[in-house]
Amino acid sequence: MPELPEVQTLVDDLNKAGLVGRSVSRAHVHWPKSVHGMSTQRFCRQIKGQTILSIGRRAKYIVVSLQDEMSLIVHLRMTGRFLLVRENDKPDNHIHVTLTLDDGRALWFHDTRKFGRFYLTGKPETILGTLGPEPLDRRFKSECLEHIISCRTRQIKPLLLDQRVIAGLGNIYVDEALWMARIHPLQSADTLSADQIRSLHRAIRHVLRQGLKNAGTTLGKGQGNFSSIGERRGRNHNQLKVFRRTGQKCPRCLATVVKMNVGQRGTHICPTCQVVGTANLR
DNA sequence: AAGAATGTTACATG
DNA sequence: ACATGTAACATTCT
Repeated sequence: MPELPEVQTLVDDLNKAGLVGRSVSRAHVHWPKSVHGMSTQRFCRQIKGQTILSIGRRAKYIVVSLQDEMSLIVHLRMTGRFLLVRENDKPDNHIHVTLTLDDGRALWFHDTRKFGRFYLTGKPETILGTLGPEPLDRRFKSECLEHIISCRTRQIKPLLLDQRVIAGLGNIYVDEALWMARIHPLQSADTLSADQIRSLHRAIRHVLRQGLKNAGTTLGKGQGNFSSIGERRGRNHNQLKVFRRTGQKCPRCLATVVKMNVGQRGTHICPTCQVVGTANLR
């Protein structure tokens, strides 16, 4: 569920909440699979007493650096979220990890679908090492995107969703960026013109920045929808031009938005604005 | 009530 | 090696 803007919003909120400098006085794991690659006992023992040195983001991962060269890396996958509560509050049945802090608060990991993962490791590069460039990094120029894209024959949408190629994009922002750049999701990457690549580069950065500015995208009201700590909801929903707008009008040309399937993912396009380039026609 | 859901990965097949 | 498709993970929402 959360993509780059949502994860960054959460990381910013965790920092604002004053977690840096706090230490973990105890940990509980209620769903062992939420912790990757180690027993719950080992996880709790290793994290206990550790002070939080910083909280950052890489791709869709939250990276918490701890003492002793250790990092806690969290991926929220589809429905993971954090709640900051008083240490004696009673967790409901979707709380899978609780970290009690030394100041009377506790951080709860809430994850209805249980796909989210905690990694406690001294070697963060084993998890983060294969990720592509950060699209909002100022070094990420149009030429970088061209490098990534022009030698691949994959369909552009699944390529952009591949975190080894470019980091942080998910289904919402890819659909939005492709709409903005007027590129069809099935167009094979190596057939994009230089203009299209420049346009796509601008569109990716625009939709991500806009998502960030609006504190993320929250769809609907269910508990599977994004919210930052304190149940804070994003406001980016009304900025979406095509995503989950099947049957509504394209705000640019007034044609009807249609939904299709691309690489197993629901995909929304304007069939008038987004057409496969002639280079790819048989 | 079947199908889809904002994510990733392992495996199979071409 | 690369592209693509399927299933799996587990639960809720439509």
